[in-house]
Amino acid sequence: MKTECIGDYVKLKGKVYPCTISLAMDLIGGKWKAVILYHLKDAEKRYSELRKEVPNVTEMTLSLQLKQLEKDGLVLRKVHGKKPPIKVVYSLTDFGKTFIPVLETITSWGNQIVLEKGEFVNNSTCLNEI
Amino acid sequence: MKTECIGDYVKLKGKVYPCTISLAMDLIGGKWKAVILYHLKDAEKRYSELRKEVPNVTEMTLSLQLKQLEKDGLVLRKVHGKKPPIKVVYSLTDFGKTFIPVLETITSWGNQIVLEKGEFVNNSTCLNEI
DNA sequence: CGGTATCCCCCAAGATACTG
DNA sequence: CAGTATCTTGGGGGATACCG
Repeated sequence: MKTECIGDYVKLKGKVYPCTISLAMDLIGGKWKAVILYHLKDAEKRYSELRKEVPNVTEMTLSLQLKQLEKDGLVLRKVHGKKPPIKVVYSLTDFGKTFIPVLETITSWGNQIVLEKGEFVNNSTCLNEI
Repeated sequence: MKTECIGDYVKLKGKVYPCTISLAMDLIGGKWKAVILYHLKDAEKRYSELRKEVPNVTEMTLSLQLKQLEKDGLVLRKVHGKKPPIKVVYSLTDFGKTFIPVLETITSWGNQIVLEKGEFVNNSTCLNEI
């Protein structure tokens, strides 16, 4: 598995990036995208479920980020029903699923940081095992 | 290693995050941080080297991002000499080095994307394609 | 239920010029 | 050499209200 950036620059869907790291950060960077993908990694979710699970995100921002993820081919949007109440389900595309290893690496790194230098907080039950 | 976000929220250096993914994205998100870390992963670099290697970054932005990375404990700044010309060398801290696996996962993912859907460009060999 | 429509603010990031 | 000092701008993200 190559872990060096290839080429002098790269192109994807008309956009130009100086290296593959830039490209990746453009696709999944920002405050919410990685978090949203994280919540979709094991199961598809309805819009309202995401709104509850993704902490503190506003409806508008969630909607906007989902649209960008859909446009970039990471997330699939499926509509069930025609008249309200409609049901909209989001899931990872095959392409989106290729991102899961990255997500898991980031998660375990983040966990490690907090274990060593930070603090976990649990509102409901205590956490004995990590 | 655990690849699920732990706890209801986490704290690090006084900041509060809803999950470890958010924390990680705050530390290494943005347009330049991951790219800078990438260029430091194998060797320490002088400021001027980074400016040349990190594509299209302005002096000011590079300086700012390095300061933030230093403040977050990912990067070490070492000054050699007192009067101009000074020599300033940046390197990864031990903490910064723990991020290398993430960086490599992101890189190989980015490479994979471009291999499948995008386009690598090499100035030396493909100058006429630009 | 699953979003839009507005309005607004902040700050990341760029451009340009200058300095210890 | 390795940065600051200003000024400017774009857009990410938030608050609130409304809609098919």
